[in-house]
Amino acid sequence: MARGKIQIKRIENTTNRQVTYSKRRNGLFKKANELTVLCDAKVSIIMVSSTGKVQEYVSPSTTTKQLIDEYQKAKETDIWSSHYERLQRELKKLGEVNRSLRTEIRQRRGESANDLSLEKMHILEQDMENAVKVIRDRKYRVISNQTETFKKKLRNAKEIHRNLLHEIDAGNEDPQYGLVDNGDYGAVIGCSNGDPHMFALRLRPRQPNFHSGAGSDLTTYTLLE
Amino acid sequence: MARGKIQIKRIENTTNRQVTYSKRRNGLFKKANELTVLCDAKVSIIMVSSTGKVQEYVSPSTTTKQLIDEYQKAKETDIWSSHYERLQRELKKLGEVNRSLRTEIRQRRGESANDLSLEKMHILEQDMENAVKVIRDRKYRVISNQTETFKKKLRNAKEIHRNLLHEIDAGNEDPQYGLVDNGDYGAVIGCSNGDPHMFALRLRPRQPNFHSGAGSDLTTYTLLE
DNA sequence: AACTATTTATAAGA
DNA sequence: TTCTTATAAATAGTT
Repeated sequence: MARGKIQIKRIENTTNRQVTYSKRRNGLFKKANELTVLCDAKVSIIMVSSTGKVQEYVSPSTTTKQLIDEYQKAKETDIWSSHYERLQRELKKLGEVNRSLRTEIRQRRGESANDLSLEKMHILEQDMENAVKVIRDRKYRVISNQTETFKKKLRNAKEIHRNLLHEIDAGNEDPQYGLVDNGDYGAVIGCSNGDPHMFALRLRPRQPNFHSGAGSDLTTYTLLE
Repeated sequence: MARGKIQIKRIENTTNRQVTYSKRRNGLFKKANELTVLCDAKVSIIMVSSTGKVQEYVSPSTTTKQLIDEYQKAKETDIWSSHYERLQRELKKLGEVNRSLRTEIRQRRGESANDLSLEKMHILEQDMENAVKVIRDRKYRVISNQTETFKKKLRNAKEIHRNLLHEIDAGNEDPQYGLVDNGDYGAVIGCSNGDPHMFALRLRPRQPNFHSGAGSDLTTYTLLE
């Protein structure tokens, strides 16, 4: 634009082209900034030179990302979508699976409206009756297992109790050595709160011990779990 | 820049501001295009006017999206990450919901291992028994409704049959006018495939017609749906 | 939208 | 890169 008119076509001289690029880039950014101020507008410029260098201008009042967001909103074209197509597909698929799972649960709860054919209703009914039976069986099995366990515990506790009475009878001449733990058996039998129940009994050293063969003066009875 | 210098500050007069915006926007885009051609560069400009209008320039050789990609790559700042993270959070949440739905279905199918407490098993059993009852009730209601409908159709068909016999008796002197549709009543009664069942009977013009009062010589009987 | 006086941008050279 | 400067281009104010 000065010292001679130029044609608007690619500058073949590399140096010249780079110089012109630099000058005109500054000019463009300056104009963009003037526009921003004069007209209360927001401008974002992204430039990539022929050498691959990336430079940007953005109005002081905003950010490049904000302007890109506004741009895509205005264009109603989701620029992000290509980046996230896979994620979005997964999301959609999961959503669909989710919906069908919910439908099945609703049907199994008897909450769904009359959206089932007679045949399907019939199949569902049978299926659910079988399932109820399975659950009931399992419940009874659990109950009977627990009952069995409690019985064993009770037997065990009774045995311990008998032994205790025995040992107390034998050693009651020295009351300072007594039960370390004179726990409430009833409670122990009634509640199985998961702890290993141990009964420790401190005996007089010379006392014969019919559970542990020899050596220790600490006799331990373990409740069956 | 002409007819007087201006200060680079917001133009208060709205019209003036908009005119200037338009002129300078064109100027900016023109410069951007010249830069593109002269220097073999790529330029993307996104502008938002004070009225919220979004406009863009992009070098012919490329797209806005491509330039944004190059920009973020150069800046090593992932503009998309916030979008990406949001999607991932949604995905994770949906996945969790999905898993719990599947668990519930497995439990309701009686397929789950012994991962339910006795109490929960009991509640589930009761819930399912109620649901089965609801489904069974609904099934029976549907069946009885259908039965009722079939009965009505049967009555209706019998009535039509009676009428047909009647009319044939009265008009059998001219056999060329007979039943247009001598359909299989049994099939009609047995299957309700959704079509409106019509029986058309062409009568001789002077034949008295006890369904449609007068005029038409086409008597139509509609099956109840 | 067109005009035009004037300012601004910038091509070429240093 | 930056400065200079002659000249092209842009544009503010007007019509």
